[in-house]
Formats: sequence, structure tokens, C-alpha cells
Amino acid sequence: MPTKTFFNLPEEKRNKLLEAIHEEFSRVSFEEVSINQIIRMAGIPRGSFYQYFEDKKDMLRYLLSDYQEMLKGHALVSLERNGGDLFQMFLDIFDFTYGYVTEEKNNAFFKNLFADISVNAEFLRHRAHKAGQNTFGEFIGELLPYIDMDALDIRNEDDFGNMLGVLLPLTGEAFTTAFFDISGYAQIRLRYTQRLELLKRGFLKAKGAKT
Amino acid sequence: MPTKTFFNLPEEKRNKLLEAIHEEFSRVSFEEVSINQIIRMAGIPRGSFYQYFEDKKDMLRYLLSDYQEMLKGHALVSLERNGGDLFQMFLDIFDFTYGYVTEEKNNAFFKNLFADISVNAEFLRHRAHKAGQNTFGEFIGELLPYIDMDALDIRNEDDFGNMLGVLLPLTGEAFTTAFFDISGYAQIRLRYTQRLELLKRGFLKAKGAKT
DNA sequence: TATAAATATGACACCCTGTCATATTTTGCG
DNA sequence: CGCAAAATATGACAGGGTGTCATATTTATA
Repeated sequence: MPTKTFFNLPEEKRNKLLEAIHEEFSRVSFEEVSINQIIRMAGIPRGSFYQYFEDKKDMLRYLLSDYQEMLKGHALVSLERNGGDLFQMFLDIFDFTYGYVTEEKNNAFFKNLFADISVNAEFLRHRAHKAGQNTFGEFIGELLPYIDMDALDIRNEDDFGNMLGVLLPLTGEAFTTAFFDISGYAQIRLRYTQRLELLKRGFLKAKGAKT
Repeated sequence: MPTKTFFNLPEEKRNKLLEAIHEEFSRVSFEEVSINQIIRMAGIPRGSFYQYFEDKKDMLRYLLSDYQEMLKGHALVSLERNGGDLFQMFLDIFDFTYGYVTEEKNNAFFKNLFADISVNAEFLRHRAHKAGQNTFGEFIGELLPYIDMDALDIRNEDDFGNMLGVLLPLTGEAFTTAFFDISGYAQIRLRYTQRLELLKRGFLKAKGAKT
């Protein structure tokens, strides 16, 4: 995360830097992002950059955490509107993300971000970590009270965590694909909803039925 | 993929190069892998390297495809042994991978490989692509006839593809975590099996039961 | 206002990558 | 065999990039 110094920066200077960062991340994929470019654009000396950020990844984390904050807000709204439907929440988040990302000014920026495999994974890891069984991070933690647990077939204390453990990578994959695949949004979204349905009902036949 | 020239190399020279690659990938994570180091170790001139590989990623793809070949073999064996049980196959692959990776000589190598988020994602993408709904690649294609479809609750032509679409990212995540998480193999494996069980039975209550 | 704590700065040391013109080998074949 | 064409090999080079550090400036503080 950026240093205290960064946040203390006079607004103007900080904004110019942030803009430069946004521009550079829009120009090329994360892998190719160059600190040199950024400082040139922002007109700050090299040394200053390292006073604010640890390195390239540090910037990335900052950018992603921004997005994550937004996500959290939307997740809450979705849950409140839909009686705590966990599946609907995931779908809403999917839709929101797609919409946000395709906004003109965010387009190139996010395309590059999501396009880069390493970023995508960082993002997954980020969330996966937070939703991990042990470290039940803030993200899910805050949502927990709003989720309708009664709809879920929870038989022991691990089940809920594990459900998330399935939903998260699945959703992450849908994100990646949505910005990569030629097949486009409609197609990916269809697949994603189909998969959510599969999760709801289970993969095996003859659940209730006796042979 | 490596060029034809690479495969035509006299065995001795090629092996020396492969060894150097293995060593470098064991030394640091993919991100830090240096072609300079490799050519120094292998004692080949810079230009030669680029005669064999396109770049760093090209090497990576080669290494991963190797592993993938192995996987395929094990998947087949598993299916044959277990009456085409898809879930058991995934679990077997998980176990095999863990075992293989923890072999002394592969340990550092794979740890670095899996530890690097970008590699991991590349690997996921790789597989995800092959199992994608449209491009039903060789991997799954070859396994298809061995899978016991009757056990699965398949209601339309998309269902099977979508089941894989859930299983693949889930398994990928399990791999990543297994080599990262402090909690260790037993813990991760337990979680993975729990999640497979959840997939089998479905997340929602009251499936057969009428309200 | 003097001294300590924070910031800013940019030259430096170091490392890397991909290319290209130039050798050296191999191959194909009359 | 002898030689031109096709393959390979080579390593110097141009162009970039990163993180650090000793040295200035500012700002805060007593």
C-alpha cells in the first residue's frame, strides 16, 4: 500500500500522479507498465515515486483495493434488495463489474488490468485470501449478516466457507473470460448463470430418489 | 513453443540447456527468471537462446505442457480404475500433482512455478481454454469416452461443459493454495474434497422436498 | 530560531531483453 | 566431390528499466 507520505501529498500533485498511473495502466498491460513512464508523465523525480510506492505491485494493490471497495458496496445493496440471495449477489457483482469496466474512461484501463493474467490472479488471490476459511476477512465478514442462510443446505460449520470457496474462483474465472473471450459478454454471462444453477442443484443424479 | 531447431539440438546440448532452465526456475519465481542466467549456466550464447525460444513465456509454456501430458495419463488411469468417476478423477489429479511436486528434485521448481501468480493463471487459462465450451480441446476430448455420464445429472448439452467449467477453476485454486497456504496439504485436501461433495449434492436446500 | 524529522531529488550502479549483421555448419544435388 | 543455398550460431549493441543513496530542501517543533 502507498505510504503515508503519498496520502499527505497536496491534492494537485497526488492527482497528477494518479492520472499518470491511470494513463500508463491504460496504455499497456501490467507486465509492461513502466515506472519510468509514469514519473515522466507525472513530472516527478524518480526518487519521489519510491517515497510513495514500494514498487509496481504496490500500485496495483492500491488500484485493486479501490475497486474492491466499490464491490463491497454493491454486494450489500444486492443482498438487501434480494432477501439475502447469495447467488443473486454474485450475479449482480458480475454485472456491475462488467458495466463498470466497459465505461468509456475505464475501458482500456480495466481491459489491461484483467487481461494480464498475473493481475487477474492477484485479484483472485486477494479475494480468495479474504474469504479463506481461516482468515475470514472483512469483505465476507461484513456481508455475512445479510445473507439468507436458510436457503442454503448447510450441514456443518465448514459448508458455508466452502460454498464461497467454490463461488469465488468460479466468478473470478468468469471475469477473466469476459474480457478475453471472443464470445462476448452475453455468452459468458449465460454460461456463468448456468453454472450457478448447477451449483444450486448439484451435479449428481438421483439425489432424493432411491436407486 | 520451442522451435524445430531446439528439438534438433544434439541431445547433450539440449539437456544442458534444459538443466539450466530447470535450475533457474528453481532458483527464483517466474517473474524473476533471467534469460541471462540461463544462457550463462548453459554456456550458450545469447543469440542461440532466441533461436530456440521466443521468450520467457515460451519456455514456460513448454514446461507446463510437459506436466500437462503427465496429467492426462493419470487422468485416464483414474477413470479406468474408478468406473469413469469424474470427481474421483479430479481428486486423483490433485493428489498426483501434490505428490509429484513435492518430490525432492521438483520441489523448488514447482513451488516457484505455482507460487507465481502469473504462472498459475497461465496454467489455469491454458486448461480453461482447452476445456472451454467452444474449443473442447484434446485434453477433455480424449477423456470424454471414459467418463461415466450416467452418474451426472445432465439435462442439456451445456451441462457437462459447465460442470467442467466449475471443476477446473476450483481445482486450480486448490493447487495454488496447496503450495502457498501455511495450513498445509491435509487441510487443503480436506477442503477440496468437501467442496467436491458440495458440488455433487448442490448448495440449496429442499431439492426434492416440496416446500 | 535552531534542531530534528520529513520530503524531495536525480545521478548511479546494475541488470535485462531482443535484434542483427556476420560467421560457421549442414544439406542438397549436379 | 564441390559448391550454392538453407540452417544455425554468435556476441556486440541499442534501448530500457529498476531500486538506492548521499545530498538538498522543507516543515514541524520546542
